Amino acid sequence: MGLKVYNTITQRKEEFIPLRKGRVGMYVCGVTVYDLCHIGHARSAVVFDVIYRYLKYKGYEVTYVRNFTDVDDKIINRALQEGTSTDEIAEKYIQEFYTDMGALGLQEPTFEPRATEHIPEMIEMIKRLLEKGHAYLVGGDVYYSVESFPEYGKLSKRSLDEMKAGARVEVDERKRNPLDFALWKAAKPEEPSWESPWGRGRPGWHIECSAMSQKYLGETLDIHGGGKDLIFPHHENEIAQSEGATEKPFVRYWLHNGFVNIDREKMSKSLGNILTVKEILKDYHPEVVRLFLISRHYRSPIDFSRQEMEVVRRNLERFYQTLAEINKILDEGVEKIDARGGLSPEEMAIYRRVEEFSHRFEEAMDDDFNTARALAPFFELSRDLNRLLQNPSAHTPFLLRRGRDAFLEAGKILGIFQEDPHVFLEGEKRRRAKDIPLTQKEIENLIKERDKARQQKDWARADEIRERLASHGIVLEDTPKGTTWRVR
RNA sequence: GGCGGCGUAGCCAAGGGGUAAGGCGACGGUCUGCAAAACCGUUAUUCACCGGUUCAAAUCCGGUCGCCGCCUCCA
Repeated sequence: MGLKVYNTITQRKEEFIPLRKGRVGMYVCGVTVYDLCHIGHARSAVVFDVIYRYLKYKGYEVTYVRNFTDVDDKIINRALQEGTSTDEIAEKYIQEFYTDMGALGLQEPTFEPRATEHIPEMIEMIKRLLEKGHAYLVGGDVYYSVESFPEYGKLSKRSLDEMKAGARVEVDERKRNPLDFALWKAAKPEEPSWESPWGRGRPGWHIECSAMSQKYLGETLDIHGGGKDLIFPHHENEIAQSEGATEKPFVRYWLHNGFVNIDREKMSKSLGNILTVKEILKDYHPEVVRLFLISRHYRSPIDFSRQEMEVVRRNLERFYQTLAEINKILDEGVEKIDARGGLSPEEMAIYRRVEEFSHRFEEAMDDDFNTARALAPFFELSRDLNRLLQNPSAHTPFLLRRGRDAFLEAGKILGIFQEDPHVFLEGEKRRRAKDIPLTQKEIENLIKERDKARQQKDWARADEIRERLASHGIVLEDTPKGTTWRVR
């Protein structure tokens, strides 16, 4: 099966063919470390984490690079506000990034370069751009001349004329074209700066990605990703810099993820509705967050709301419940039957669907990483497996094992079902029980009391206790093995 | 103004020339003392609207309406 990806620059889905057979070089714009990560950062990170995992699953040897922008106006401002150094601000938020993204279960990229550690590479590239006439010096600043690159605008589909016409850019008389952007900024007092052939200064924002991607992945990348908002100007400028310097194609496939809205509004500082990863993780298990983020196609906008998160949470718990039941059966050491013969028609149908599961999953993922579509087989398979659990036969363990393996293998690519089901369910129970004004002990005593009532067929008393617990959101489940409780 | 995208059941959401995945909810059923969970069944003759192309359109083309993003730092 062949992977197809939507390429922003051609605006269509294309067959994915890396430059070198069997190898993929992927660069994703990381974060500027001046504040905590929000759900939007999480989406980008999770989306490309899934893409990274899937490419490896497909057998590619993937070199994945995700950068940290650790020198920037925003960091400088933040440091000024807090009366500390830019290094401290950057270091602090890099650590926060690792804490948050680690919690979300992101796999580590191959390289995580920091801008400040690649100043010489950037200076080298700027030199080449000056030599080739793509850049010019004004005082201690170096600007990229967009007019020197005839293809400028090819990614974001705009022409220089159009942009000039609608320009809302501040006019800097020293620039040849208002859209020219800084490659190097002359040092100002109190700002971090480095020596360069043009005097002390610091790099512009866009040059770091061109320099670092080239260092770790070569002149042509297979995949370059980031949020949709980076298409212009950031990625457009990267193309101008990289192709201007190397005269080689910069990127084969441009991938851009959509935004996260909060209750149908754009997330923004002015609206004050920035939702940080930390805040979300207080209320939801990381896998709930992941499942939520992949429940829509990565290019579409996704709307965050508590209601939707609850739906996702219940879905995840349901899956884990099924897995827990399966483990219970298999751990009981039931006789292993691997023979296919003798399956009932019903079992045979389930067997076929288990076998088809991985194909359906892969087919969906091959279609531009369509995780939303790839989730459907999970729901269908879990229903099949639950049916097996209800009507066991000699073949059940064999089918359950096959089903669970398929489930977990695909889950691994999405980064879900990575916990022990029992541990997960107990953890969720505890998390949700925290807000209940009853102790575990009190709940269990009430259940014991209800059991006595039930034995005496005192249904009124039994139901009274159930009602009382229900008023706290506690749901009782009577099973042949006793009564269990969970939080709604 | 320019560029891009979206409008699919009560809600969320795939699909994007061959006759509507999946989830939530609702309703009916199995199970249960009653429930819950799980399972079974029902829930879009139709994909914003109007034209056109085609044997065939939710899917392609043109137009209309509505919503959103980017064009300035932004995932």
